[in-house]
Amino acid sequence: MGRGRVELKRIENKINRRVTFSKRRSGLFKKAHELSVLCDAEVALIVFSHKWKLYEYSTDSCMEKILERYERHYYAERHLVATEPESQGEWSVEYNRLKAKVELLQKNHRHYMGEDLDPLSLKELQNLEQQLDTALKHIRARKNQLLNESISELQRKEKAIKEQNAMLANQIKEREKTVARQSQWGQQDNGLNTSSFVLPHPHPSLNIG
Amino acid sequence: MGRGRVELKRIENKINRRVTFSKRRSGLFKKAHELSVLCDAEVALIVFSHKWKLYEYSTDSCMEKILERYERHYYAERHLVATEPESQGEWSVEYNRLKAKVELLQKNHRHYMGEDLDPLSLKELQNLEQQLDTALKHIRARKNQLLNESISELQRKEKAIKEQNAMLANQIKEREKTVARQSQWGQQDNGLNTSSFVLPHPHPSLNIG
DNA sequence: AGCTATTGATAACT
DNA sequence: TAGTTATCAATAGCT
Repeated sequence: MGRGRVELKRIENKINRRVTFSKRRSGLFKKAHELSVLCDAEVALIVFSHKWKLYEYSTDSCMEKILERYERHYYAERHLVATEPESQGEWSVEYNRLKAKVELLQKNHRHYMGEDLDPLSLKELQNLEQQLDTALKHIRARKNQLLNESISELQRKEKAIKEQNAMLANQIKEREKTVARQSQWGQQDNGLNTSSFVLPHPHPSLNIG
Repeated sequence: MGRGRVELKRIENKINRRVTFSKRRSGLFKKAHELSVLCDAEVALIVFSHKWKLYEYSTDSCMEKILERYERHYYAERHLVATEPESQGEWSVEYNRLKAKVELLQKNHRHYMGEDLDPLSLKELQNLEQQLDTALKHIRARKNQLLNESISELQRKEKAIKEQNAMLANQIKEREKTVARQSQWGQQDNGLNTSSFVLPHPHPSLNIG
């Protein structure tokens, strides 16, 4: 738009760039606001100029809340600064950032524990409810998986034990027969043979954790 | 732009709102990108839809860096004055302590989001389940409280409006009577009197938030 | 900062 | 959901 087409590359002329930055920035902020109002959306917009000057827009002037929500979406991926600060000044900055982060996390955590709910809006509560509901589903699924695994394991062991039992019973029968035959050969009229047989050693694989 | 002007207020028609959201969102992202390239700026743009779906754009796909820079700006300005450890050694200790805390909180948070559940034992899962269940109860209770408050408020307003309506109806009746009496006195045979009465001004207290 | 010629974005439609 | 078009809005180049 405007007199002549503009190709999408850095404007090399400094003055033009400054002017265009100023104009387009306000246009962008306006459009962000319109999207926010027309479509009932939450918008957070951060712009750093070439010279690191900060400009920001956010729905209801509440950047913190939107960033917080953003972080909630990506917690698993968000990691803190890996690079250690060096000078004392940087330590101080990093320290305060971390402190703020801890506070944020603790606040979130309280919400996830169902505490401090009063400052939350209806919409935020609904969002929280949905997230917890989903989380609970995952947790229960995992729990059930573990339980099912335990059950299968126990069934497997039960089967093994039964097989061992059958084998032992067989061994006992065999032993009985042998003893009976021996007594027939040795002293054919002795009636004690049925009550005097020896238990075999248990099979080693019977041991169960 | 487009066929007909649009006033800056929430689009009530759901379908229109969805379509407009989709179109304007992509337009906004395009403009953000153009600003970023043309003017050599860093732009971070986060949009949550009405239904909490997340859309984001950032220069060089590096949201993380821009948000960090934003936070640094923010906290550097607001919290630098805080009295804290002085020597580098103490800073380092405090910093690492905080970092460990943050990591712990983040791990917990992931569990509360139903993520990274594999390392948890059955007992831990059951604990988590119970905590989330309790939290969910609190959240739903609070939500219902808010909803009930809204309903009561609406009912209160409804009642007030009805009372106003009754009063207005009365006023109209009175006016009608007066007019009827006046036309009887003035021209006793005029049959038009019943169809020509004047509406009173609405009562000023009709205005409702 | 203000002004237009122009291009760009998009609301209503299919 | 995607494409078309009549309109309105943004803005590039200029003052």
